[in-house]
Amino acid sequence: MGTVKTKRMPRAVREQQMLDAAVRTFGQHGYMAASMDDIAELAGVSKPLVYLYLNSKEDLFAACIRREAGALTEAVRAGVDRELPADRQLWDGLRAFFTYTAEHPDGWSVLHIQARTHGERFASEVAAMREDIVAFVTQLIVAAAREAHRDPDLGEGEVAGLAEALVGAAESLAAWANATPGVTARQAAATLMNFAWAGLANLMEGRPWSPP
Amino acid sequence: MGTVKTKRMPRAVREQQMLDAAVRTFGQHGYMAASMDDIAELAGVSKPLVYLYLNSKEDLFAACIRREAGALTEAVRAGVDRELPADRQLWDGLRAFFTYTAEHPDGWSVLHIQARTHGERFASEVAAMREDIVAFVTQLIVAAAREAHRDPDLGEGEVAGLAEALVGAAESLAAWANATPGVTARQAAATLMNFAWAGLANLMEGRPWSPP
Amino acid sequence: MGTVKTKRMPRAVREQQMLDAAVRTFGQHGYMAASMDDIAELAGVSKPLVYLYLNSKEDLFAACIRREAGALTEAVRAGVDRELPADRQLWDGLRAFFTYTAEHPDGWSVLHIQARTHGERFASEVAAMREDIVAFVTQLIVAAAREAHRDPDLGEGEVAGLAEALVGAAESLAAWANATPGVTARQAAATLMNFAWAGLANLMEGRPWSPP
Amino acid sequence: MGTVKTKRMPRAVREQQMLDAAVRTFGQHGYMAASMDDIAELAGVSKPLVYLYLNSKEDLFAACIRREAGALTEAVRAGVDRELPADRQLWDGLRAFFTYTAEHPDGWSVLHIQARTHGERFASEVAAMREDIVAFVTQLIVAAAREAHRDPDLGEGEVAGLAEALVGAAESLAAWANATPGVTARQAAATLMNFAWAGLANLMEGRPWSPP
DNA sequence: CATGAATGAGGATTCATTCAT
DNA sequence: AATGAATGAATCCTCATTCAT
Repeated sequence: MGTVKTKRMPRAVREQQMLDAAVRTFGQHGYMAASMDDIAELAGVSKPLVYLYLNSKEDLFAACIRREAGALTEAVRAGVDRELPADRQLWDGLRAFFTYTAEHPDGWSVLHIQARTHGERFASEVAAMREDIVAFVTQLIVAAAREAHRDPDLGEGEVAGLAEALVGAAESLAAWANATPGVTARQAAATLMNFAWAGLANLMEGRPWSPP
Repeated sequence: MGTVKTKRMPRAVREQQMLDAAVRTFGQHGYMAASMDDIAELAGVSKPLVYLYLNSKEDLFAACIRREAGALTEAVRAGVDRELPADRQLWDGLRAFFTYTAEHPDGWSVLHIQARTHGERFASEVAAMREDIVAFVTQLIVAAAREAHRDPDLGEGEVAGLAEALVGAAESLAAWANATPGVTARQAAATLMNFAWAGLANLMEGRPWSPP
Repeated sequence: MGTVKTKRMPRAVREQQMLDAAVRTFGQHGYMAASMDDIAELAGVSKPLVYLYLNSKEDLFAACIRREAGALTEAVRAGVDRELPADRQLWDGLRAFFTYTAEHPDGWSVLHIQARTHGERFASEVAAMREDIVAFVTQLIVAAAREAHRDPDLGEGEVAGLAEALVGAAESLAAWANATPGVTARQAAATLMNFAWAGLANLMEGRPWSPP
Repeated sequence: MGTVKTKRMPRAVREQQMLDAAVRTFGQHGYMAASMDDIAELAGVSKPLVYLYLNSKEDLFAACIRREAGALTEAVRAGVDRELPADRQLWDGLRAFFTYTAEHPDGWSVLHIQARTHGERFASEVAAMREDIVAFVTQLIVAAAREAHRDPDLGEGEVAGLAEALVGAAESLAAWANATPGVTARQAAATLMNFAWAGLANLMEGRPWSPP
């Protein structure tokens, strides 16, 4: 069952309990199917209190997204040492990412699925986070080129597409790893590095695949 | 709005109109937020007729999924010539895929997002289609290795992970291409081929990226 | 399944098929829960035909009541020889009644339960039949008194009450006999004769039970 | 109309108001024809409150049955002194029964007609009550035989049939008394005692009516 | 004689949200 | 700081009934 029902907690604590309950409910049942009743009950408070603190279902959902996006970003940031070489940074970041999504499937579902399918307001909040990550990956690609003393001769759009593909592949692998028993975060990260980094290396060495 | 209201059509025609309206509504608002009223109105018929022909919201949604999955599969199949070399097949398949998803964004949303988030019944129907595609890509990877007279020395699980990553990257790129003005299906396909095929080539030549 | 679907029947036959289906459906599901769809399907015809012949659900129900009331009345009448002594007439009538209700449970349900609970129009149609029967029983009670050369010294109201009680007991026993395996029409009739006729005899012999 | 609309009542009170309204509506229009809208309006509350407290139409109906069955049973029990002779007990019980059914026609309709025609769940709940009553009457018949120092020489099945007939007659008379102006509970009880008890006496004295 | 196509009206149920305490 | 009591507005779904052929 949900949080133990304790009376008279400070507002900040109660709010976190509510967000916990909301993330879990939104993640498991989806935004529309999640009812404020369910969330209040799981949080161990009455519905009016939820409204008093979080205002509305929309605001509550937005607060969930903000909290979860922050936590995921922070987890990845904490896993990466910006002094190390680019490939090491990517490897560390991916492991942190897969570890976090495996440990917080509801939060990940809220960010990856729910937030993107219920209106611009939410989608754009996640898009901002995603753009941060894509920008980080883009930096890494450029840095890798520099480290290799190569001019990748890639346009901005092309690099953006590659970063996008890499991030998209990571997101898909996260769902796959969560759904496939026995696949660890480390294995998912290794698969993606093999798939992606080697391909990038080829590109930078001037051996792109060219359409027929 | 929607289909022009014409009276007394044969059942088969009306059913297609209803599915058109349903795919559009489900794709744009999501399964839960789509109301049968909206769908009936968009189809230009009364609600009872929708129920008479399609039984229930669930059945209607399932019918949408089946129709869209069939159409997407067929589009990809029609774009590929199984006699050509593996890389050419992948290239053609990807172009067909990106073209189709660009032209049918609502259908793609139904398959990619909605169907996966509203119950096993729907998820499994899409999963079957996806497995077909992953299997096709897996074949191509193996075929590519054979064509290159290389033993890629990859376990089954590794190939599956790679195929999964490739398909996942394609799915993400489809969303990105749809959302980014000026990105064509051809460009999306080229980006992914560059990203993926070159990486696969490295792998087959025994130069995998290895974790530190 | 319902009546075998044969095309192009004369109107009278089709009407009987519809009434058969309607009695069965009304008897088993009740007036409100029975749908015109069900009835039409069971009758093997299209709904518009039902409306063409029987006009409306109300009219159809009324037609059922009329037919079933006539059949029940006729069955009882055919079982009784008005020349015989009163107790013999009652005995024969009861056997005919219990036999008929056992063989036509749906028709009996329509008359006994459905007709009485869905508006004056139907209730009064059954009430007329019932009054016929109560009048018949009243006659028998009076005749029995005359046969016994007794003046029962019973007011009209009292005789009416007794007849009502007898008919009511018969109706209840019909339901009980239908629901209790192993109870035949003959046994039900015997139980009621024992219960009722002997009591009536006492009354006529001037030995009523008197309240304390 | 209905209960006076007063705001903010404790739950227990509101529930009783809802049950009052529901019994009246179910009794007068039948289970199927009664709409939750009607009931809520008659109770002076909004529909969601009815659902909040009573869950569903089925549960509401079941709650009505339970309440009414309990009240009727209690009324009869309170009217009977188990220390008195059997005939006196039956007389008192019948008067209590006819009085109660006359004063609560809707409740009686719910128990006698509605509950028996809308599914096992409800039927069995009334059947239990009825079996209690039939058992009580059966006891009285046996006790009467013992008081008369007679061996009625009746099998179990025959006694059961007699009790059933008596209870059935009482049920029918209740409907008749309610529908016939000027018939009091006392008169209905007297009619039935005359009809039934004298007949039972004959049986016990070894003078049954025998089929020809 | 017979039906495929179609709908207006309503019924059960749920939900986000507020008020009075 | 917290809640029991209450509702307006949808939503899914069904049904009796009709029209055009």
